[in-house]
Amino acid sequence: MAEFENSERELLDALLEALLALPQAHAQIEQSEVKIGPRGEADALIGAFINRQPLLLLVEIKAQLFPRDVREAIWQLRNNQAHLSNSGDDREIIPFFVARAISPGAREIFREERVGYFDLGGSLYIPGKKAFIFLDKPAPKKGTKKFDSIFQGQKARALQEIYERRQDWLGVKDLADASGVSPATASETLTELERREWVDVQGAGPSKQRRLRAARPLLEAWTSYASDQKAPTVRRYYVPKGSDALELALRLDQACDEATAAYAVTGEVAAQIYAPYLSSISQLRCRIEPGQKLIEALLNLDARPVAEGWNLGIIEAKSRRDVAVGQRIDGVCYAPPLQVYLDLLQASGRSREMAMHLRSECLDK
DNA sequence: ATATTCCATCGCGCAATCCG
DNA sequence: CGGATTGCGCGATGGAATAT
Repeated sequence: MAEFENSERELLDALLEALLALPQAHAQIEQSEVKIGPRGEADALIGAFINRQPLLLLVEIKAQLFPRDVREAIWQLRNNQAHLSNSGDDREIIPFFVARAISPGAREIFREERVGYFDLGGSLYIPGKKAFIFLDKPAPKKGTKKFDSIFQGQKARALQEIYERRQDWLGVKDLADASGVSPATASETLTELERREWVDVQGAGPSKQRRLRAARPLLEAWTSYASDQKAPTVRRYYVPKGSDALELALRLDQACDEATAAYAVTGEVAAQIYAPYLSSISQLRCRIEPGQKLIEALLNLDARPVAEGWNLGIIEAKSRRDVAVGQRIDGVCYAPPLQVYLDLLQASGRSREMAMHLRSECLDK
């Protein structure tokens, strides 16, 4: 608890500092831990002058804010606002949220609702009638890291499964079993989606189920995340007599089969299978489960590492779990469409076009 | 029973440091 | 002075406890 008090102080101090940094502005904390009306309370009241306009900020402090939290908290704060405006103070009262980090979706809601906000990244929004302030700073590093974490590691795996089965209602256990992540991780992934209001919820307790509602926003967010990430390491090889990528894929299948190595073809070749676009492709991209099996498979193919003129690219996989197989078509294992899409985004050149094509054919519905 | 939260452990990314 | 290397701290992870 003491720790929470500390961070509350820290956030308030940061807010005051930001307010005072505005030209012609003044601000001070008038009260903290305020009781308002029958059962309302606010974390602080801040009196401020901005553009010579007297304002009263009704402040609520949170650690982080997602759309879900925002909707829950706004009506409460509105209530308090109503009580305060009956108290004879003629300053304009602005409901206001302060948090360590505020998700992009939450910011949007604040602006729609004309509720003020401030986060540690320095973003400041004060929707006063005569004193309007809007400073949009990129979210702080720690913050973005937190919001992006759903696209990383095991959660990304779970998320892929959720996307694949976006028509279905999923329980935590279903998801855990189907995607190979622990129930804890499955639960947290779904909870995070809930906070972003990207899933519908049905039932509660052990019979709780969720279904992806906002497939498109999810895809948007994932796209911009993937575009910002640096591409994973790709090892390039030349396989003799492998000029045709499809034919090479068949030999890859055989080589991996002999080495009992899991693999999944991705990139242009996979995109071509899901949503035909280009006619000739000469480079095959895939993931192969790492370790001895990978070495064996490469040996079976007689693949040689090269810098130029490669026809086989192996995307670095940290474990067997990174090698997600979507389906097997004509004797070749392909990564699921979403994975292919993400891989295309990370690659360069023409592949971005293919990514967009694949998305419109397979993913946007 | 399953879902959620908590906590100890693990792994990764970052930064200060050392070496060429 | 630039680049690799090791040490450190934070966050992800999944098992265990707890809630529903």
